[in-house]
Amino acid sequence: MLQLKVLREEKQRVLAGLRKRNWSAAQLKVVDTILQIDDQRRVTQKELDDTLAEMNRLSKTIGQLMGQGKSAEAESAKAQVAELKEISRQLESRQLDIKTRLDELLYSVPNIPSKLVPKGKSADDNKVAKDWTKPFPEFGEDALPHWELGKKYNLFDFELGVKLTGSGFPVYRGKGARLQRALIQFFLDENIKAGYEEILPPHLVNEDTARATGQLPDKEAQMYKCDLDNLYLIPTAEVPVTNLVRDEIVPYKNLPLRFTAYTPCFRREAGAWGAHVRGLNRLHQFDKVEIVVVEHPEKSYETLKGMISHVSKILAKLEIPYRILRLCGGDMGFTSALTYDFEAWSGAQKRWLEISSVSNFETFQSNRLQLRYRDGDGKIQLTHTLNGSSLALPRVMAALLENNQTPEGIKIPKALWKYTGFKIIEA
RNA sequence: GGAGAGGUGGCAGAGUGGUUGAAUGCACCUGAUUCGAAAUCAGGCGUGCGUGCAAGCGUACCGGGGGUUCGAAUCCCUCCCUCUCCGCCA
Repeated sequence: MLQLKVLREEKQRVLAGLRKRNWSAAQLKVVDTILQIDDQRRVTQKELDDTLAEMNRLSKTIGQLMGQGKSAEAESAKAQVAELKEISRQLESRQLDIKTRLDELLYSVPNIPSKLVPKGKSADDNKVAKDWTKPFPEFGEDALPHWELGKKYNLFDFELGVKLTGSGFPVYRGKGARLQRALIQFFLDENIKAGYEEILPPHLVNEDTARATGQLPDKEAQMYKCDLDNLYLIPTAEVPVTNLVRDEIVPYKNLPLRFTAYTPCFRREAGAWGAHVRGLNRLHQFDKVEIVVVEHPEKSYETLKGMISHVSKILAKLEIPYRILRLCGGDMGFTSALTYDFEAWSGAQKRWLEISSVSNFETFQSNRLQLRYRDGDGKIQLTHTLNGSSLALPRVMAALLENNQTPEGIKIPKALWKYTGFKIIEA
């Protein structure tokens, strides 16, 4: 959620940012509407505060008058308070109305893209920030996509998943399960080495938590819900982990806060099925290791770079060909100010698969979270937040299997040996 | 799940209808003292919103929501949570 202060004081920058997100002139009018409603809000707030102040003053007087036995005067003051109370009730309900409308509109405004975000309408306009310059793995005609490899080597089973749950819930087994666990362990260890604190959060969250990171109200349809208990299955570790610091005021010297967490992620993906979602490419439940950073505003872009090079190093160790995209205004997520996507080369599908998305949210998340820091001279300011996947498992698995297939079996990259306990997956 | 107790500022802990945004202690910050430190003394020390150049002022907040009252941390209702005992259980 953008700060009202920013809309008020930097309206031109906000408008320019929304244009970069391809907002039409008609859509841009919402900014003026918000500012108008905010004016109303402030006027009403003043009236309400003044009314309450008068009531408080009179109430104190009544106490004194009663003490002095001046009951007639006390009674007349009571009558006055009763009138004021009626007025204050009206003002309160008007104010509630105004705030509700204001929040609704404010929630509909996405983050302002940073200067580095390229213009563009769709994924085709993303800029390649770092391309893969080395050769790609080459295969003959008989190269198998990962879903075939999964069957051939008995690594995961979609039919069994359907039997137990439904489509999009694969069962990993044997070396497939072991490889999955190895990857999780490897990613976590790399992150811990890089200074991230490991978190193992709950996989279900309450409404407040889902609201604070923006899953509610906008993305309710994306989450699985346990109606009986009013809890949501997390769509990403970002939700519980970022909420660790909800309503916190962090001392300046404690920044940055760096967390990493492995969790399964649950996504309904309603209406998202279509082409290109075979096998592990898109699932309702998948594993992901996430990194989350809370940072000083002046350092957040430097930190973003650090996160990108960190993820790059992990991919290099896995020996997976990858490229990095800087997302354009049309393709970037609602809450992000700048996003880099990592894509892994999938040798048999012969396409790039998104395996990580690393973003700086600036104050967009911390505003709703009320996540602040106290700087050197005691002033309280919103922090910047950043997060990224390091990494999303299924597509990494897909790329690994496809790229490393040989007539002898699937070769496991060296970095994983100590986690898998095997170097090759054979028939 | 049942019975009981309880949720107050960073922590501990007073406060059962008015002058309490909240005693006191600890922690923390500033100053005095000191060669420096400890100890001691003096002062300061919550957050949101509104207003103001600012100092400040107004307002709201004592687990969440609602109610009674001229007035609520204090009384009532409801929900949530914690602790103790019992039951169940990985």
